[in-house]
Amino acid sequence: MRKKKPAGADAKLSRAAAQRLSQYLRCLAVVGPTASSADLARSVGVSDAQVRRDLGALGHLGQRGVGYDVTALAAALRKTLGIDRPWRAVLAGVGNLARALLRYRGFRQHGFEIVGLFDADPAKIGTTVDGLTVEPIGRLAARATDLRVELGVITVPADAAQEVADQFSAAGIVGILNFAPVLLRTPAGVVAVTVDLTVQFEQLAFLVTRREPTAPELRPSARGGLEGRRSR
Amino acid sequence: MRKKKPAGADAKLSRAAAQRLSQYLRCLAVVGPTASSADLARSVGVSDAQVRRDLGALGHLGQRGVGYDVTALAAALRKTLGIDRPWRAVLAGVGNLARALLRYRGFRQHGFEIVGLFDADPAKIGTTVDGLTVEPIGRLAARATDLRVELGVITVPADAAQEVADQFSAAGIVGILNFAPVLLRTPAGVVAVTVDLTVQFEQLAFLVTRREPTAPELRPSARGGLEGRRSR
DNA sequence: CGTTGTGAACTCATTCACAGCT
DNA sequence: AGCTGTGAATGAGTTCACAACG
Repeated sequence: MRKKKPAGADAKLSRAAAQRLSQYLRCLAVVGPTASSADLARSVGVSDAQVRRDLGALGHLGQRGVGYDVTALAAALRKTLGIDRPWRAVLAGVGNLARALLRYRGFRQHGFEIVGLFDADPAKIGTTVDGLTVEPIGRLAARATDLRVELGVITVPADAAQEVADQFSAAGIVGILNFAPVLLRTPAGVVAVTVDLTVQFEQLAFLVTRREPTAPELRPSARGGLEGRRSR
Repeated sequence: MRKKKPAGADAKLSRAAAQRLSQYLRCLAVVGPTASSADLARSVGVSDAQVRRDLGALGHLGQRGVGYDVTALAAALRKTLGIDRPWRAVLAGVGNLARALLRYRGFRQHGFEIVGLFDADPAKIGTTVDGLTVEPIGRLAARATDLRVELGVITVPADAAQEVADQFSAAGIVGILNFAPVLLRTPAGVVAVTVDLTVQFEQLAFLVTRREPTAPELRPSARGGLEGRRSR
């Protein structure tokens, strides 16, 4: 009743599926001129059927009997992920994490350019980090238009995150990457992705506590051997 | 055939479910002496049925007509997540991200203690960060036993990550938090959680590119109104 | 009453298995 | 011969809906 089947090039993609596409893209750099679904599966830690299902949704990119052309596939992945063009972003909260993100080589390289820094701390305003001068957060709305930014990164403490998100939204930013451990409420049309490092740490404690005594292929990130899996 | 149904206190929990438990725990700090599933649902951005299903799996913690006792629930969540005791961890790769993690107040507070730093760069060895002296990575195996660490954090470049993971595993570490954008291969009994920041950034670009023109309650992190959802 | 706990229904995602190309 | 693309089968995860209970 919703919709029957868009069936075109790109139907709809779950979030998890989109994350896998990013991973396929990352692995493509390594392999040869063509890659088979089994190759990618091994690199990313999923089944080959999963790879074919994911890539099949992007259109007919593979050649039967051969595999996927790496160049064409990379272009298709980038297009689907929306990274076939540069993205301009600002960052609020110039702490250690912000510095780490700024120096993380690969962001600009991947098409993400941080063009403005904002902070509430008067001591930080006016200082320069990585060639950018920190501005007062109140200036955000005025500057966002000039800078033509679409994305905002939040690296402020949890109790200030919602306020910054509101300011981002008001400034016309349509995507927020949030490192504060809170659920952001955003108006329709503004999407937020939250990366909660504490959750990841707790996830690790959880997995270690209840890891199977010996489970070769249970965890995708921890597969030991890839011998024949089922008996048919 | 695997197992029928442990049915006891804690059956089995998917990874996503465990992440939600972390989020419930975080939200508990804020609310009053008791919290209803609807309260938690609102704070975390999931349905109330989801909350009840998740918490029901931990045992009978709720009181009908009242809700969940915050103190008891927090204790149960911590126990299930395996953070009802401290965890000792070492960190390999003392760059900006490492510094950010070290200064991230809340790690020690949440029971994660970083007790050793390792790096391959001779210029960094011997320097002190946050009260810890950076040691050569070759010392890892020898020191890990002394330090009685169980977890390791990888913040080295991608091409060195697998090597560090191998050294971690050899040193008896059973859980790895990996910030390098690669799939780690680990022996059975060693689990790895990978946090790939580039994937998150690309995820954001993806969501922004294909966000619905106006979708009030589509994204859990972006729900606008919570009026009656279905017509019954 | 209000809220939990939980079968049953349902939706979404993954795997199987093989026809169809190259 | 090899590998993709994809219906069909299976499985996992989520929501519905309501009886049970304080």
